[in-house]
Amino acid sequence: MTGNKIIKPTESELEILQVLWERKSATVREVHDEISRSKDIGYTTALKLLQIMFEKGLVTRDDSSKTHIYMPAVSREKTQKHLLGKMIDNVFSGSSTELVMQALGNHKTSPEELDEIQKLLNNLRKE
Amino acid sequence: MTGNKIIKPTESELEILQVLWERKSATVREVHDEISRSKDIGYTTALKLLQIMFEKGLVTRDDSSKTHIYMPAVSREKTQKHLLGKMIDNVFSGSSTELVMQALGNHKTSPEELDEIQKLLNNLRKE
DNA sequence: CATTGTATACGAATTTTATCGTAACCAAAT
DNA sequence: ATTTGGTTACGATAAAATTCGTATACAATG
Repeated sequence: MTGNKIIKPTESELEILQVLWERKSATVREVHDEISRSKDIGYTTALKLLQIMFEKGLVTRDDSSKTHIYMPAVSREKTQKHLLGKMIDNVFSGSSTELVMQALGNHKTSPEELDEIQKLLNNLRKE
Repeated sequence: MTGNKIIKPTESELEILQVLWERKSATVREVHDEISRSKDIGYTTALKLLQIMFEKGLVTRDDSSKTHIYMPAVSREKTQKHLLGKMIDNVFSGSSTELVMQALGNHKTSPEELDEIQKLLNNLRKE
């Protein structure tokens, strides 16, 4: 295990990670532009967040040229898994099924998606 | 709509809400005892949290006798729904299906639970 | 070479969470 | 009546998260 402590990103950090996961890598400006579309935020705020995330080990960066390029240091799946686990504990008293039921019950899910879930369900049954 | 703004409880507040949802109502001492079983926390900390939650409107209380009795002011389901929605947005880029797949994929789910989900799935299909 | 535009670094202020100590209160037991 | 135990109120502190202003560096343009 090499420095494998799991860090829980804050909400702002997640916004940024979303952008980085999507684009694989991005400059501060790109991150800022993207986030600005849905939220009022200063450029230096985005910069500072990225810097803090770098210190925390949430992102890496290539600073060989003047304009730094940031990349996610944590995988989307691992992070999702981790946060999901926390939510199941905190909000669904440990029952992942309850969470699934809620998620399926609320949102309208397309037939295609239902099929996909069905397929997964079938696979799980085979064990 | 009468003061219907939705508040996002913090993690500590959720711990407390879990207790209140479970017991319907509880004193500070009861909440504290319950939470103490899994976490080191001072009595006045629990008290203060409950007081803040009261100000925020997350709980109500009966203070007619010396020992106050606290009750949840937000429903478990509404809160779950709300937090789930936020997580889907923040972490699963809006795809509830992705969340469901992750949740099912990770944890081992018992055959009974799978059946339950299957039933729900069938119902959703009928629409 | 001076100006302008875009970068990063860094410090500071603010807000939110979390935690606890101390005071004050009151009822019950000594 | 005094002590003891359990209670709320309240203020203070600390840590984390968020935000931004200002300084500084540097490259490209004029």
